[in-house]
Amino acid sequence: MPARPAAAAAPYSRVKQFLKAELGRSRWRPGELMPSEAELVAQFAVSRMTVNRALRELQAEGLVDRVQGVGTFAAQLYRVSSTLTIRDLHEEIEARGHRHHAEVHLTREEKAPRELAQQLGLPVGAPVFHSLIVHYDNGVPLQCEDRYVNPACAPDYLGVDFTHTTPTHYLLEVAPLWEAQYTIEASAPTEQEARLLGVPRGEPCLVVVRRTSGAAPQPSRPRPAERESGRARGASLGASGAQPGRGVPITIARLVHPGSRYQLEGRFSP
Amino acid sequence: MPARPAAAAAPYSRVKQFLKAELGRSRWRPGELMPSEAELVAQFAVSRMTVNRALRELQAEGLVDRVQGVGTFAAQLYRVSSTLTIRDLHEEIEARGHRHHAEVHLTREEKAPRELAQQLGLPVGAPVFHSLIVHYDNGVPLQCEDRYVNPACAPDYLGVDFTHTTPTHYLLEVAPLWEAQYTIEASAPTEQEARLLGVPRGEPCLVVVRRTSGAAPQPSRPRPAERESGRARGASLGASGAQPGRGVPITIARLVHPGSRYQLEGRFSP
DNA sequence: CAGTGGTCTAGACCACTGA
DNA sequence: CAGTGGTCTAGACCACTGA
Repeated sequence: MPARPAAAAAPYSRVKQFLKAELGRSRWRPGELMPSEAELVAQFAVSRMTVNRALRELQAEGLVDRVQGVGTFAAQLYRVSSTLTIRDLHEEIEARGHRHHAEVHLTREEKAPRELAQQLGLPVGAPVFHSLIVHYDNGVPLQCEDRYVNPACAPDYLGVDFTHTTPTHYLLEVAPLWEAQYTIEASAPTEQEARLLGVPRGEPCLVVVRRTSGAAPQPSRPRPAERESGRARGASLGASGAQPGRGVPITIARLVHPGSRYQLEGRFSP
Repeated sequence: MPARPAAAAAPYSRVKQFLKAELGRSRWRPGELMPSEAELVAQFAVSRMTVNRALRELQAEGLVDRVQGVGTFAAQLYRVSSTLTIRDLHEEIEARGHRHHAEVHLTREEKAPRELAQQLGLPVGAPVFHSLIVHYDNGVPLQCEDRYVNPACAPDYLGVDFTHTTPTHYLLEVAPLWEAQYTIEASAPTEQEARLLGVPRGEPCLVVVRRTSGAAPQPSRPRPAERESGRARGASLGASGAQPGRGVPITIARLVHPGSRYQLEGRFSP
């Protein structure tokens, strides 16, 4: 095979970009049959695995629908799902070139009332960690973070200095995240939240409630070295009985933002 | 090769699920080196392309980081990006088993003021279509939809009966979507919105502003038949001069929801 | 230099669809 | 039955990394 010029795109990528561009130009209307793998093989003079990869990736991106025995169709895109990135607030503020600081109003152990215990998968009355922190952007209150933490996942949580590390950052470090759910709604702040954020009681706020769960608390393991030699072979295969996606609840956070100061942004583009 | 039993998972899928399960059990901490392709080839007795596919897909899902010449690492997951699905409101309400209806308060042509013209990529004063519709869930006002449409993308927009079709649905049909951007914020409704939604002026509302753009208006083309024979070959290859992602603005919508009645949900799980 | 991932090929067998 | 996509293989060449 002739080696391709240094910076040239890989063949699978050329096929993919070509189809993407043609889809963008509406060469095929939604639902319309697109060229088969065999046709693309002929057109681009590449192997079938190569066009297959291009088409498979377009399918993963939701741009085409493929049906075995039938063909490849331009996707309908009736359901637009877009990506909403949830970043650590500290990073987000610094990325904007602003200054971030936090005031810690409370960190303590409490006994979990019924609903909270259920959500964290703990017995009623079990100890939970509770923190209440206000985050500032250039000195202006931007977020009131009211958080409960499963002590099993982060036993040292109460000892952390949250004026230097955000709970989000700390928890991602000690308790690798596996699943997150959130709801976003508009509502009025509680009296306490209004006071902490310095806004009137009636100020509409954007409230994000986020629950995360993850792997079981880390057992005592050799060393979390950053790139240790991968001596991980010989594992018994199908041994994992863990249902994928069902992790241990780590934390529940209620994040309240003054509507006039905070906005979520997202985009969708294939 | 021995054929695999009927319903057995494909080998690449077995490798992938195995690694996913082990990652879920924190077998490798974030940043830690995982087995190489060669090791997995030996462990699973499959070809390298097969484990390569498994690893490539895990990388696409953000579960591992791969570095050429170095290895594969468990991902940090510091940035959690989750999927927020934007559905047609009609579908969404029906999916909940509720009844949807819409009241059309306005559909007309207007001259675009400066800011709107810019956003739709039109000259100032150019005609635009404007609709104002309230959507009800079981008879309760759920969304006030204030929308401007680029006439070039949907010339028949004003003739559509929006008590039977939602603008979202109609537009997705006539103007295939290519890109969408949105912002989500909490704010108070305007006086008109409060009246239409039947809520007090001070009610916090969830406001989604969505801009979509897409392919150029469809030229006169044969027939949009649902699965026409794909006689689409012989296209001049790299001919597409269109910058991918930059489409023609189709529509801008301001969607206002009473905070007490509407909530966005999302989840992230690898 | 050995080890890693990035990618491609030419062929194969299969399940599925629709005529 | 021909055509389609789903998947696998055994080998290959390459660029890159770090010792």
